[in-house]
Amino acid sequence: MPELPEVEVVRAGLAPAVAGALISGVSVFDERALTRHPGTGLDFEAALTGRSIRAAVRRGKFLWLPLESAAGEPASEAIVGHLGMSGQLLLREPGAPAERHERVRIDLQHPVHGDLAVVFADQRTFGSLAIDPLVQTMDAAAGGFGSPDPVMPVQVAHIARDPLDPAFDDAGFRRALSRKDSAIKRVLLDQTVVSGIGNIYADEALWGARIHPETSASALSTRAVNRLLAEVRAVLDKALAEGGTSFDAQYVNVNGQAGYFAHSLHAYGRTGQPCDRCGRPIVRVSFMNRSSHFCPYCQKLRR
DNA sequence: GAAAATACCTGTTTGC
DNA sequence: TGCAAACAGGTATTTT
Repeated sequence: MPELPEVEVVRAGLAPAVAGALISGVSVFDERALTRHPGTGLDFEAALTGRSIRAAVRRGKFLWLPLESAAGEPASEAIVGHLGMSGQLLLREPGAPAERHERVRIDLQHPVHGDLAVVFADQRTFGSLAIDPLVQTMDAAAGGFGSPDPVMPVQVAHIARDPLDPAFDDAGFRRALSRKDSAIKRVLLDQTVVSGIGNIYADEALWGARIHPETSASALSTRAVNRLLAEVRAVLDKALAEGGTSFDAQYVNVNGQAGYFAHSLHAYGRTGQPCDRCGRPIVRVSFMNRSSHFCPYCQKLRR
Protein backbone atom coordinates (compact mmCIF):
# COMPACT_ATOMS: atom_id res chain seq x y z
CA MET A 1 0.00 0.00 0.00
CA PRO A 2 1.27 3.48 -0.68
CA GLU A 3 3.27 4.72 2.27
CA LEU A 4 6.02 7.35 2.20
CA PRO A 5 8.45 5.55 -0.16
CA GLU A 6 5.72 4.69 -2.64
CA VAL A 7 4.30 8.21 -2.62
CA GLU A 8 7.79 9.65 -3.04
CA VAL A 9 8.39 7.43 -6.07
CA VAL A 10 5.18 8.83 -7.55
CA ARG A 11 6.14 12.42 -6.69
CA ALA A 12 9.57 12.07 -8.21
CA GLY A 13 8.07 10.58 -11.36
CA LEU A 14 5.46 13.29 -11.62
CA ALA A 15 7.67 16.31 -10.90
CA PRO A 16 9.57 16.68 -14.20
CA ALA A 17 6.40 16.08 -16.22
CA VAL A 18 4.10 18.51 -14.39
CA ALA A 19 6.37 21.37 -13.26
CA GLY A 20 5.78 24.26 -15.66
CA ALA A 21 2.92 22.49 -17.44
CA LEU A 22 -0.36 24.16 -18.44
CA ILE A 23 -3.61 22.37 -17.55
CA SER A 24 -5.44 22.18 -20.87
CA GLY A 25 -8.39 20.09 -19.69
CA VAL A 26 -9.80 18.17 -16.72
CA SER A 27 -12.28 15.27 -16.76
CA VAL A 28 -13.92 13.97 -13.60
CA PHE A 29 -15.43 10.51 -14.16
CA ASP A 30 -16.29 9.68 -10.56
CA GLU A 31 -16.97 12.35 -7.95
CA ARG A 32 -16.05 9.95 -5.16
CA ALA A 33 -12.48 10.87 -6.07
CA LEU A 34 -13.25 14.42 -4.89
CA THR A 35 -14.60 13.65 -1.42
CA ARG A 36 -12.28 16.23 0.08
CA HIS A 37 -12.96 18.83 -2.57
CA PRO A 38 -15.45 21.46 -1.36
CA GLY A 39 -17.12 21.87 -4.77
CA THR A 40 -18.54 19.67 -7.51
CA GLY A 41 -16.75 17.87 -10.31
CA LEU A 42 -17.71 20.63 -12.72
CA ASP A 43 -16.30 23.19 -10.33
CA PHE A 44 -13.07 21.19 -10.07
CA GLU A 45 -12.73 21.04 -13.84
CA ALA A 46 -13.46 24.73 -14.35
CA ALA A 47 -11.21 25.93 -11.55
CA LEU A 48 -8.16 24.11 -12.91
CA THR A 49 -8.43 24.48 -16.67
CA GLY A 50 -6.04 27.12 -17.98
CA ARG A 51 -3.82 27.22 -14.90
CA SER A 52 -0.20 26.08 -14.60
CA ILE A 53 1.48 23.71 -12.17
CA ARG A 54 4.68 24.77 -10.46
CA ALA A 55 6.01 21.64 -8.77
CA ALA A 56 5.17 18.31 -7.15
CA VAL A 57 5.54 18.36 -3.35
CA ARG A 58 5.09 15.68 -0.67
CA ARG A 59 4.82 15.47 3.09
CA GLY A 60 4.29 11.99 4.53
CA LYS A 61 1.72 10.34 2.26
CA PHE A 62 0.17 13.61 1.06
CA LEU A 63 1.07 14.99 -2.34
CA TRP A 64 0.31 18.44 -3.74
CA LEU A 65 0.80 20.38 -6.95
CA PRO A 66 1.08 24.15 -6.28
CA LEU A 67 -0.64 26.29 -8.90
CA GLU A 68 0.88 29.37 -10.48
CA SER A 69 0.57 32.84 -9.02
CA ALA A 70 2.30 36.16 -9.66
CA ALA A 71 6.01 35.89 -10.41
CA GLY A 72 8.08 35.69 -7.25
CA GLU A 73 5.02 35.13 -5.07
CA PRO A 74 4.52 31.79 -3.33
CA ALA A 75 1.60 29.86 -4.81
CA SER A 76 -1.65 30.33 -2.89
CA GLU A 77 -3.50 27.19 -4.01
CA ALA A 78 -2.67 23.62 -4.88
CA ILE A 79 -4.17 20.39 -6.11
CA VAL A 80 -3.80 18.17 -3.04
CA GLY A 81 -3.94 14.42 -3.44
CA HIS A 82 -3.87 11.32 -1.28
CA LEU A 83 -3.60 7.84 -2.75
CA GLY A 84 -5.44 6.19 0.13
CA MET A 85 -5.22 2.42 -0.15
CA SER A 86 -5.19 1.85 -3.86
CA GLY A 87 -4.80 5.17 -5.63
CA GLN A 88 -2.47 5.57 -8.58
CA LEU A 89 -1.22 8.62 -10.46
CA LEU A 90 -0.12 7.62 -13.94
CA LEU A 91 1.48 9.51 -16.81
CA ARG A 92 -0.11 8.66 -20.12
CA GLU A 93 -0.03 9.82 -23.72
CA PRO A 94 -2.81 12.24 -24.69
CA GLY A 95 -5.95 10.33 -25.64
CA ALA A 96 -4.71 7.09 -24.05
CA PRO A 97 -7.54 4.58 -23.39
CA ALA A 98 -9.17 4.80 -19.98
CA GLU A 99 -7.47 2.93 -17.16
CA ARG A 100 -9.42 0.44 -15.07
CA HIS A 101 -10.89 2.42 -12.15
CA GLU A 102 -9.96 5.73 -13.76
CA ARG A 103 -11.56 8.53 -11.71
CA VAL A 104 -9.99 11.78 -12.95
CA ARG A 105 -7.86 12.76 -15.92
CA ILE A 106 -5.85 15.97 -16.17
CA ASP A 107 -4.55 16.89 -19.63
CA LEU A 108 -1.34 18.91 -19.70
CA GLN A 109 0.74 20.89 -22.18
CA HIS A 110 4.39 20.99 -21.16
CA PRO A 111 6.75 23.49 -22.88
CA VAL A 112 9.47 20.81 -23.22
CA HIS A 113 7.74 17.44 -23.05
CA GLY A 114 4.68 18.31 -25.09
CA ASP A 115 1.18 16.97 -24.40
CA LEU A 116 0.52 14.34 -21.77
CA ALA A 117 -2.17 13.18 -19.36
CA VAL A 118 -2.09 12.63 -15.60
CA VAL A 119 -4.54 9.85 -14.75
CA PHE A 120 -5.86 9.29 -11.23
CA ALA A 121 -7.08 5.70 -10.90
CA ASP A 122 -8.30 4.18 -7.63
CA GLN A 123 -9.95 0.82 -7.02
CA ARG A 124 -11.11 1.27 -3.44
CA THR A 125 -11.85 4.99 -3.67
CA PHE A 126 -10.11 5.88 -0.41
CA GLY A 127 -7.87 8.23 -2.32
CA SER A 128 -8.89 11.73 -3.33
CA LEU A 129 -7.98 14.94 -5.12
CA ALA A 130 -9.02 18.45 -4.09
CA ILE A 131 -8.22 22.10 -4.63
CA ASP A 132 -7.01 23.55 -1.37
CA PRO A 133 -5.54 26.89 -0.19
CA LEU A 134 -1.90 26.94 0.90
CA VAL A 135 -1.01 28.22 4.37
CA GLN A 136 2.30 29.09 6.02
CA THR A 137 4.23 26.46 7.94
CA MET A 138 4.60 27.03 11.67
CA ASP A 139 8.39 26.71 11.63
CA ALA A 140 8.99 28.65 8.37
CA ALA A 141 10.78 25.61 6.91
CA ALA A 142 9.76 24.15 3.56
CA GLY A 143 6.26 22.70 3.63
CA GLY A 144 7.36 19.42 2.11
CA PHE A 145 9.82 17.68 -0.16
CA GLY A 146 9.96 19.03 -3.70
CA SER A 147 9.67 22.80 -3.14
CA PRO A 148 11.48 25.31 -0.89
CA ASP A 149 8.28 27.31 -0.26
CA PRO A 150 7.29 27.38 3.45
CA VAL A 151 3.65 26.58 2.69
CA MET A 152 1.36 23.54 2.70
CA PRO A 153 -2.30 22.82 1.94
CA VAL A 154 -4.81 23.36 4.75
CA GLN A 155 -5.69 19.68 4.62
CA VAL A 156 -2.07 18.76 5.33
CA ALA A 157 -1.49 21.32 8.09
CA HIS A 158 -2.39 18.94 10.93
CA ILE A 159 0.03 16.27 9.70
CA ALA A 160 3.47 16.06 11.31
CA ARG A 161 6.63 16.23 9.25
CA ASP A 162 7.97 12.89 8.08
CA PRO A 163 11.21 11.30 9.35
CA LEU A 164 13.07 12.02 6.11
CA ASP A 165 12.24 15.74 6.30
CA PRO A 166 15.36 17.79 7.24
CA ALA A 167 13.12 19.88 9.52
CA PHE A 168 11.79 16.82 11.40
CA ASP A 169 12.06 17.48 15.14
CA ASP A 170 13.73 14.45 16.77
CA ALA A 171 13.52 15.88 20.27
CA GLY A 172 9.87 16.77 19.75
CA PHE A 173 9.21 13.20 18.62
CA ARG A 174 10.82 11.82 21.79
CA ARG A 175 8.72 14.18 23.92
CA ALA A 176 5.53 13.18 22.08
CA LEU A 177 6.21 9.48 22.70
CA SER A 178 6.90 10.06 26.38
CA ARG A 179 3.41 11.53 26.71
CA LYS A 180 1.61 8.70 24.88
CA ASP A 181 0.13 5.79 26.79
CA SER A 182 -0.84 3.98 23.59
CA ALA A 183 0.99 1.07 22.03
CA ILE A 184 4.04 2.20 20.08
CA LYS A 185 2.70 0.75 16.84
CA ARG A 186 -0.49 2.79 17.16
CA VAL A 187 1.61 5.92 17.74
CA LEU A 188 3.80 5.21 14.70
CA LEU A 189 0.66 5.08 12.58
CA ASP A 190 -0.64 8.38 14.04
CA GLN A 191 0.15 10.87 11.28
CA THR A 192 -0.09 13.81 13.69
CA VAL A 193 2.93 12.44 15.59
CA VAL A 194 5.06 11.35 12.65
CA SER A 195 3.87 11.08 9.07
CA GLY A 196 4.54 8.70 6.21
CA ILE A 197 4.55 5.41 8.13
CA GLY A 198 1.87 2.79 7.42
CA ASN A 199 1.31 -0.78 8.50
CA ILE A 200 4.15 -2.30 6.46
CA TYR A 201 6.96 0.02 7.53
CA ALA A 202 5.73 0.16 11.13
CA ASP A 203 6.11 -3.62 11.36
CA GLU A 204 9.49 -3.51 9.64
CA ALA A 205 10.91 -0.70 11.81
CA LEU A 206 9.72 -2.36 15.02
CA TRP A 207 11.29 -5.65 13.93
CA GLY A 208 14.54 -3.84 13.18
CA ALA A 209 14.54 -2.07 16.55
CA ARG A 210 13.51 -5.28 18.39
CA ILE A 211 10.50 -3.60 19.96
CA HIS A 212 7.20 -5.40 20.56
CA PRO A 213 4.38 -3.51 18.76
CA GLU A 214 2.25 -3.35 21.90
CA THR A 215 4.92 -1.79 24.07
CA SER A 216 3.60 1.43 25.60
CA ALA A 217 5.21 4.39 23.84
CA SER A 218 5.85 6.18 27.12
CA ALA A 219 7.68 3.12 28.48
CA LEU A 220 10.38 3.26 25.81
CA SER A 221 13.81 4.45 26.92
CA THR A 222 15.46 7.32 25.07
CA ARG A 223 17.92 4.82 23.69
CA ALA A 224 15.08 2.63 22.38
CA VAL A 225 13.31 5.59 20.77
CA ASN A 226 16.54 6.63 19.05
CA ARG A 227 17.04 3.09 17.81
CA LEU A 228 13.47 3.02 16.52
CA LEU A 229 13.81 6.35 14.72
CA ALA A 230 17.03 5.15 13.10
CA GLU A 231 15.28 1.96 11.96
CA VAL A 232 12.32 3.92 10.60
CA ARG A 233 14.69 6.05 8.53
CA ALA A 234 16.73 3.05 7.40
CA VAL A 235 13.70 1.09 6.21
CA LEU A 236 12.14 4.08 4.45
CA ASP A 237 15.44 4.92 2.73
CA LYS A 238 15.97 1.34 1.60
CA ALA A 239 12.42 0.97 0.33
CA LEU A 240 12.77 4.23 -1.57
CA ALA A 241 15.99 3.02 -3.17
CA GLU A 242 14.20 -0.14 -4.31
CA GLY A 243 11.24 1.69 -5.79
CA GLY A 244 8.75 0.94 -3.01
CA THR A 245 6.81 -2.15 -1.95
CA SER A 246 4.43 -3.85 -4.39
CA PHE A 247 2.38 -6.97 -3.63
CA ASP A 248 0.15 -6.76 -6.66
CA ALA A 249 -0.92 -4.21 -9.24
CA GLN A 250 -2.22 -1.88 -6.52
CA TYR A 251 0.98 0.09 -6.10
CA VAL A 252 2.92 1.20 -9.14
CA ASN A 253 4.99 4.20 -10.19
CA VAL A 254 3.79 6.78 -12.73
CA ASN A 255 4.66 4.39 -15.55
CA GLY A 256 2.71 1.50 -14.05
CA GLN A 257 5.78 -0.41 -12.83
CA ALA A 258 6.01 -2.25 -9.50
CA GLY A 259 8.70 -1.75 -6.81
CA TYR A 260 11.03 -4.41 -5.44
CA PHE A 261 11.05 -3.84 -1.70
CA ALA A 262 8.62 -6.70 -1.03
CA HIS A 263 11.62 -9.00 -1.38
CA SER A 264 13.38 -7.22 1.49
CA LEU A 265 10.66 -7.56 4.13
CA HIS A 266 11.60 -9.20 7.43
CA ALA A 267 8.29 -9.20 9.30
CA TYR A 268 5.32 -7.90 7.29
CA GLY A 269 3.39 -10.68 5.56
CA ARG A 270 5.83 -13.37 6.74
CA THR A 271 3.52 -15.19 9.16
CA GLY A 272 4.94 -18.61 10.05
CA GLN A 273 8.19 -18.07 8.19
CA PRO A 274 11.47 -18.06 10.14
CA CYS A 275 12.69 -14.78 11.62
CA ASP A 276 15.72 -13.61 9.68
CA ARG A 277 17.57 -13.04 12.98
CA CYS A 278 16.73 -15.99 15.20
CA GLY A 279 14.96 -18.49 12.95
CA ARG A 280 11.82 -18.74 15.07
CA PRO A 281 8.47 -18.24 13.31
CA ILE A 282 7.04 -14.76 12.73
CA VAL A 283 3.56 -14.42 14.23
CA ARG A 284 0.59 -12.37 13.12
CA VAL A 285 -1.85 -10.82 15.54
CA SER A 286 -4.93 -8.72 14.94
CA PHE A 287 -4.36 -5.16 16.08
CA MET A 288 -6.44 -2.04 15.43
CA ASN A 289 -8.51 -3.93 12.82
CA ARG A 290 -5.36 -4.75 10.89
CA SER A 291 -2.44 -7.12 11.20
CA SER A 292 0.78 -6.87 13.17
CA HIS A 293 3.66 -9.14 12.26
CA PHE A 294 6.60 -9.62 14.61
CA CYS A 295 9.05 -12.10 16.11
CA PRO A 296 7.88 -12.98 19.64
CA TYR A 297 11.42 -13.96 20.62
CA CYS A 298 13.34 -10.94 19.29
CA GLN A 299 10.54 -8.51 20.18
CA LYS A 300 9.54 -9.32 23.75
CA LEU A 301 6.87 -7.33 25.54
CA ARG A 302 8.31 -5.77 28.70
CA ARG A 303 6.03 -4.06 31.15
C1' DG B 1 -9.02 15.71 26.15
C1' DA B 2 -6.91 11.34 25.02
C1' DA B 3 -7.56 6.89 23.33
C1' DA B 4 -10.11 3.48 21.03
C1' DA B 5 -13.60 2.10 17.82
C1' DT B 6 -15.96 2.64 13.59
C1' DA B 7 -17.10 4.19 8.77
C1' DC B 8 -15.82 4.41 4.18
C1' DC B 9 -14.68 1.12 -0.20
C1' DT B 10 -14.03 -3.08 -3.74
C1' DG B 11 -11.42 -7.04 -5.51
C1' DT B 12 -9.42 -11.26 -4.01
C1' DT B 13 -8.81 -15.08 -0.97
C1' DT B 14 -10.40 -18.29 2.38
C1' DG B 15 -13.61 -21.42 4.60
C1' DC B 16 -17.71 -24.05 5.18
C1' DT C 1 -19.61 -25.96 -6.39
C1' DG C 2 -21.22 -21.80 -4.54
C1' DC C 3 -21.79 -18.40 -1.49
C1' DA C 4 -20.51 -15.74 2.49
C1' DA C 5 -17.18 -14.07 5.39
C1' DA C 6 -12.62 -12.41 5.99
C1' DC C 7 -9.00 -9.58 4.47
C1' DA C 8 -6.27 -5.71 2.66
C1' DG C 9 -5.51 -0.68 5.58
C1' DG C 10 -5.33 4.71 4.31
C1' DT C 11 -7.85 8.96 7.01
C1' DA C 12 -11.80 11.25 9.24
C1' DT C 13 -15.25 10.97 12.39
C1' DT C 14 -17.66 9.15 16.34
C1' DT C 15 -17.77 6.97 20.71
C1' DT C 16 -15.85 5.77 25.08
